[in-house]
Amino acid sequence: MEVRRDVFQAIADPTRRAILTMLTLQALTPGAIAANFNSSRQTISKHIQILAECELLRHHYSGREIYYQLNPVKMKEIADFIEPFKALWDTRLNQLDEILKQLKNK
Amino acid sequence: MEVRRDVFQAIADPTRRAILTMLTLQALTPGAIAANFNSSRQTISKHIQILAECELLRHHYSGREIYYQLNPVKMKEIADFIEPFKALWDTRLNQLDEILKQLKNK
DNA sequence: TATATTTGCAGTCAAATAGCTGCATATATG
DNA sequence: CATATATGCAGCTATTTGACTGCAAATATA
Repeated sequence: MEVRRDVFQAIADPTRRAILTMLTLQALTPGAIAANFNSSRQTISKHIQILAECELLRHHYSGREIYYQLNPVKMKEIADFIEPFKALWDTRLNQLDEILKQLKNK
Repeated sequence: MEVRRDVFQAIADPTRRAILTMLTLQALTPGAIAANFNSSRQTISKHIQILAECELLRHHYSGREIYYQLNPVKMKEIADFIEPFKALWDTRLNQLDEILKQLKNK
């Protein structure tokens, strides 16, 4: 479980996507995050580690607690990959708009 | 290799991302796609199947050749996931802008 | 100080992944 | 019709994944 570790691999897992979404609202401790899942605390902790390793999460200590928070900028790597495709589907939608307009004019 | 099969899992593999990018320009046959990689034709073909299964690719026949083309709209699922995070990193960038403006004014 | 809580790390295991080869099928081409 | 080309499918294998449990360390709390 030690080789590929990038943003794309990180968001491939639905549990990890849920964790990311959960952290859009506020920073949380591993315990608090794990409380929302059926999996064991250690399993969730491992997911958190993976997210942290590829810098999707940052953390800061507060006594024995560790608060994990989003690093949303890192998500930009995914947005950058999507961007060129976005242009393509926009084009298709625009073409559809054109067709609809022409139909209306008839 | 038969269970999870969604867009996020599909783009987790770098080879599959390369295939998708390759197909932004034009529809291609499996043979033509495979020619761009070091992996075997069958291996690339399997990646194509995976992309097709989750509807990221469509295909049409031309004699014995099969042309695969992008279905960019399907990529929107990823964009939709990214969207809320985009707001967050935009906020941070905007805040940075504010700070820079204030520094300039001093 | 003794005990409880929060967390990370190491180890195990079944299932999934991604690569390979071999073979069958369908369509061009000579 | 015989051969070459394009493709998909089945089966094998090493590696990776994601789940689990157990344990150690650090910090609160009684």
